[in-house]
Amino acid sequence: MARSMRRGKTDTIGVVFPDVSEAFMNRILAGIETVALEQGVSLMIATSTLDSSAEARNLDTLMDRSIDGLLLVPYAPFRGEAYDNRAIRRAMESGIPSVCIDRYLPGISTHAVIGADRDAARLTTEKLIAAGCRRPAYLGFDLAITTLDERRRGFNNATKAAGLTDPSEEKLLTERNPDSPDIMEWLTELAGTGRFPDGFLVSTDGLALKLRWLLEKLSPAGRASRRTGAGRERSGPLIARFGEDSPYFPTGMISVRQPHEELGRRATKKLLALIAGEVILQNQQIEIIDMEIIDDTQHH
Amino acid sequence: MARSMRRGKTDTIGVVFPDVSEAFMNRILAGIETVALEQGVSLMIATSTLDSSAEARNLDTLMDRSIDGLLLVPYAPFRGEAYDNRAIRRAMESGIPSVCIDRYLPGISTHAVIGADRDAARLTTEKLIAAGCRRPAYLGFDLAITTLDERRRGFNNATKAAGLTDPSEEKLLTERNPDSPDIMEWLTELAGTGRFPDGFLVSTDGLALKLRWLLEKLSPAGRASRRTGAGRERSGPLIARFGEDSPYFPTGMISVRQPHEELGRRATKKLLALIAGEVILQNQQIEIIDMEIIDDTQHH
DNA sequence: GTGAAAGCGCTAACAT
DNA sequence: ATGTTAGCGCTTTCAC
Repeated sequence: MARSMRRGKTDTIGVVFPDVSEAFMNRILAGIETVALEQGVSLMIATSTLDSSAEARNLDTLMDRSIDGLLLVPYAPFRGEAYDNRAIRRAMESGIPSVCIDRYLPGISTHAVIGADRDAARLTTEKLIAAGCRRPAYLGFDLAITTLDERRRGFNNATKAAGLTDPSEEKLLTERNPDSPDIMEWLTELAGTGRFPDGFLVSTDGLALKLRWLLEKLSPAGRASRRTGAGRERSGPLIARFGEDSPYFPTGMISVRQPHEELGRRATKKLLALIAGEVILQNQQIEIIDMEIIDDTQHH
Repeated sequence: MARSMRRGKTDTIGVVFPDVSEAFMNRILAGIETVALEQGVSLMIATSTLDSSAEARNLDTLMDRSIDGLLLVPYAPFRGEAYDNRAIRRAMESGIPSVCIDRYLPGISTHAVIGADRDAARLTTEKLIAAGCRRPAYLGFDLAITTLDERRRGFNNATKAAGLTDPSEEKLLTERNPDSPDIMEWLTELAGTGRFPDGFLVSTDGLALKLRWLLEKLSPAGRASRRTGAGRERSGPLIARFGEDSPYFPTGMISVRQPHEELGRRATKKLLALIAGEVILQNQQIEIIDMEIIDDTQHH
């Protein structure tokens, strides 16, 4: 401790998360932990529990506690939600080495390690199309983060490239409440048009499970049918989604395995390199990690 | 920082978890965070990623970094697994205020905040029995932690009190691998006896989902039938389990909502009180928090 | 090669 | 009230 004071180094890095209770945060944290333990640095963790003012407060406290560097998963505000990123600006401009994880802030220059969301969304949508979908729809939260923007972009690129319905159906949810009837309302509205989607790309794993449940409820036998490559009829729309959850049973979906643990590992390594001064990079440098696509549609 | 040195206080508490990737750990962490943010103390977090030697190393590092107090969720070794708890002993005996969460170490005197596992297991088992189960079985991991011991005890108390099969069927899994065929082997073995359970108490949420899936696979129509209070036939064994997961759809089970967030909050408050010297307690003091039982069997 | 001294930045105690 | 000083414990430097 006195050691830290004298040497001007604390061997501690700060970690700021919007919310630990999201499952994927833990995997990022696990990755960070691995490298941190290996390199003998400690972690000072603060989460913002879905409140952007807590993020600001946490950032300021951490800077006070003199950390050597900062890992940040920025808060995800709903589009239109007031969000004050001055604390982040302050932190970034204080000159402390920092790396963003999973998403970055377009206006603020930082290093970042993120997933290949656009590519994965495009490839996954192409898989839906290859499986016979002609009216794929996009479902996700309406959050202002780069990650989700990229996924929508990838989805749109794929549907356009395939010459499908333009604009494709899309639903951007404006609240986080899992009990909200918003998805059901959308589905019944779609059902009314007679142009019900035959495939869905869902931005988040939990939403996909809810969607699957609602679809079953709506029509146990399977609403739209889709001609598979082999010519046989399959029942119900296909679901593809970002994320995987319980490894305990098959989901019947196409899932994008997000490399969260690797994001955490890489970001920490990059941060430690920045701290050690091994890498001197003035400019924002964004590292993009590929994602794996798991097709589980045969097992349901 | 110099402030900390001079005042002999760091306003930082150490938190040691066996594994952040378990979903319930985040809820404990969220509770800790809430109180910590409120009281202006920072968290130094270390996880052991399911490796008991990492736990030891983390504990030693944390003690070095001079934290004001320690929150610990002890590592959960399989019964029979070599587990060296000397680092914990060292930490506890160093005199630093510390509080265990969710489980405690019988041999080592510490304060702890835990759930009412035995009561919840008993009440839940009584619910199974009240719903018509005559041959309930227990399924869980064979871990040497107080939490799981209590659950088994509660289960056994309830079955004995009701005068049911003695000893009740029970399966204690000896590995964590979700793909392991162990549960399926147990089920087919049970099916062979002709005395298939008509209800299950499962110690962990993920296991319950796997069990439900295996039961459906084994017999889509429902294997054992059970007479409900109302006299109508229900298909398939009932499942009760500790934990709840996705709020996105009904599970059809009886779930025990574990008050993890509250455990975190209470433990942190207790720790801060100990640090402030408001409470001087030489002896181990264990605080037990009640759990809520959610019956979702009507919705599947 | 070994030992002594200055100082990291702040705060509590003391002196003015 | 306001200002000054000693010292938290370690490390680096400088002197021997």
